[in-house]
Amino acid sequence: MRGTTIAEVAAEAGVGVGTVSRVLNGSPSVSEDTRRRVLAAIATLDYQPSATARALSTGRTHAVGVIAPFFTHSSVIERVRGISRALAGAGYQLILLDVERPEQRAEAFRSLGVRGRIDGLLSISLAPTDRELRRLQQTGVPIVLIDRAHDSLPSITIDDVEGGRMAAEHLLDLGHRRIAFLGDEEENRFGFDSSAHRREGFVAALDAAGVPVLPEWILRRPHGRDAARDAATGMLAGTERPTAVFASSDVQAIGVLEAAQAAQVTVPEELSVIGFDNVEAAELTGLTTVAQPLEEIGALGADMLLRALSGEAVESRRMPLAVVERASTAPPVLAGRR
Amino acid sequence: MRGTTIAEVAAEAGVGVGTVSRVLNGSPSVSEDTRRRVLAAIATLDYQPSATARALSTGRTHAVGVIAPFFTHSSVIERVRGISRALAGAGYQLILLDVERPEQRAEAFRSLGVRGRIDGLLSISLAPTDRELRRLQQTGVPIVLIDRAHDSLPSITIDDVEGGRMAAEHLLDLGHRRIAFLGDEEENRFGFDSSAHRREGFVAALDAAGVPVLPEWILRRPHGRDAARDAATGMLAGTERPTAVFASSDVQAIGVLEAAQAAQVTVPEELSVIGFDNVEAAELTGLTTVAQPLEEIGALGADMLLRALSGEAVESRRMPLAVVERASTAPPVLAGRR
DNA sequence: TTGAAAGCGATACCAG
DNA sequence: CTGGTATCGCTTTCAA
Repeated sequence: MRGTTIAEVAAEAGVGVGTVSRVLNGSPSVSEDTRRRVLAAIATLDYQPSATARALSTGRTHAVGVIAPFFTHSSVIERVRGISRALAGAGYQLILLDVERPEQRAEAFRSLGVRGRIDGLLSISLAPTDRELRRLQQTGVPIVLIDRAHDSLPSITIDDVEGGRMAAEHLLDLGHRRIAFLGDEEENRFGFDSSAHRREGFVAALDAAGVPVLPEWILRRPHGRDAARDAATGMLAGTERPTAVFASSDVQAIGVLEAAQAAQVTVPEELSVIGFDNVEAAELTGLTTVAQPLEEIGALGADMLLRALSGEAVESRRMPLAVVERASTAPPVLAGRR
Repeated sequence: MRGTTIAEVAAEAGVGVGTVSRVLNGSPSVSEDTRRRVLAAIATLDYQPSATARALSTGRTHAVGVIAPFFTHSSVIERVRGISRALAGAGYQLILLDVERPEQRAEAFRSLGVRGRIDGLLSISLAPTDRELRRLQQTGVPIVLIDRAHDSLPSITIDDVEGGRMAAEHLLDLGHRRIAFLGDEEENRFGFDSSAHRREGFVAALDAAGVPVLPEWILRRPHGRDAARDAATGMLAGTERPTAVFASSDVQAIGVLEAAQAAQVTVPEELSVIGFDNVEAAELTGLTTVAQPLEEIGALGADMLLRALSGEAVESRRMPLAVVERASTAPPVLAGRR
């Protein structure tokens, strides 16, 4: 790390370091003449200020940490993309922490807790424990939660219960009465609870419509296409088969689509499938889904953090959902009655 | 940024700051007794050292910059994932720079050129200009290129020409003689050249086999599923239709699959399609493809950089390719001759 | 083994 | 408007 320093620039320009710093930071109190001389010196020496030194001196790193569990999941990617856009636009760097295993969760919060690494923290789907939170607050790092609510932290979320309800109502409106649910395991070491909430809204809507909810048609599996496909395969092999399935994520819905295809069950004639999220793959597979504005959520979350960074008080926000109809849902054919 | 400082810990433990620092860094020359006292003080004060101060003092940030163009493309994601894994394992932070537009390319290299931000740089598919390179080298930041070769920089690449050849040979072996190519525009402002190389290998293999290469069946379009679908739609509507298509990326191959479906052209009976990369969506759609080990490439690239960081000389590497056969390719039905 | 002090490279206050 | 200097929080000699 040789690199030219501000002192060398000052010497070259024949001024004090303070003056160079002022030029660097666009202070108005520098004579036009001096400014030009300093700028010239900077150019000849090809000088670039040290971000570290500046950070130590100002107490701001201009970096934001982003905790992203299952970073390769499209829903996460799309949110990170929004974050990246907003951050870059504001001149902040994005420090990415991928969390795949529960141990990494703690590690991520710890490593970012280190003072002086980041100015703020964005956490996707994951909340800090009270202890971690205390530590983070102690270092004065503002936090904004994305896709996760919290008592004392601002967050940007969707109403998962309502989303589940919307999915159920879409199917009910089409005339379905034999509807299954396929979601994540609700006991998970990350504390994810979206799937459980979506299930609640879904069940509540069926109940309200007087449609029976069969326990064997409420499936909970580890998140992923394969597990979803296997579960759906089993369900489609039964004598009593649902006419529609609500999967609590697009990834799982695609697993259901695969199972249907393998079992020669036509979609949407014999089976309607609705997912959740509206990731790119949903469009690719023609999947009807409850859409949440993923990228926008990321961008808004970053904006909220940036505002918190500049001292503003920020309020939690809730983003709207909408059913996007594609080719995977239709009225039931009622094969059973034929 | 209040936070406890090393001085307070030293006071609490009744030792000098130097000693605390030694304990922090596991120096052997600290008596067991002193070490315990310091550790106790650290615990009571819940002290966390400042990463910035440490970085300024040691000249190492323990952060690596990753330039990722089109970060949402699965091929990039999968590589970033490998990078993230390798970096986290080594205690390095990953600073992500998404580049979507050509202007951002320069901006990315510039912002990371700032001294003191990162210890090393990983660039995916993008190479620095000579000028940018000089600047980066001047600050002593080692660089490793992923998916891009360079005269004076270590890189980890695949042989795109060979990959194109493999795709062609797979189709030739199946008996196809009427084969089209669909790839990226070769004049692009990022200087991406994989698609061009894949095309070269493809054409060379056809030439070698004495199979005619029709200019109207060499399609170059902006990268993306939609453009690929549109191009394929046009081609499939022609009177003379190919029996097979090699798309230079899985994303484009999927566009071709969609066009075929819309045009009622059955795959693989009436049209074989082979892609490139083997991203997750290829498996999802049953696409035959030339596979490159994306995640592994990312991880190895990060390893190379880490080694360079520790002063080792690193050699460029080239990773192997393999055709993964799925459901989208088969011998031609030769409908034309019937 | 340990304390004291000199950097690391900026910013920002205080005089002038 | 500008120069000098203390300061940020740590690491790393240098003596003791």
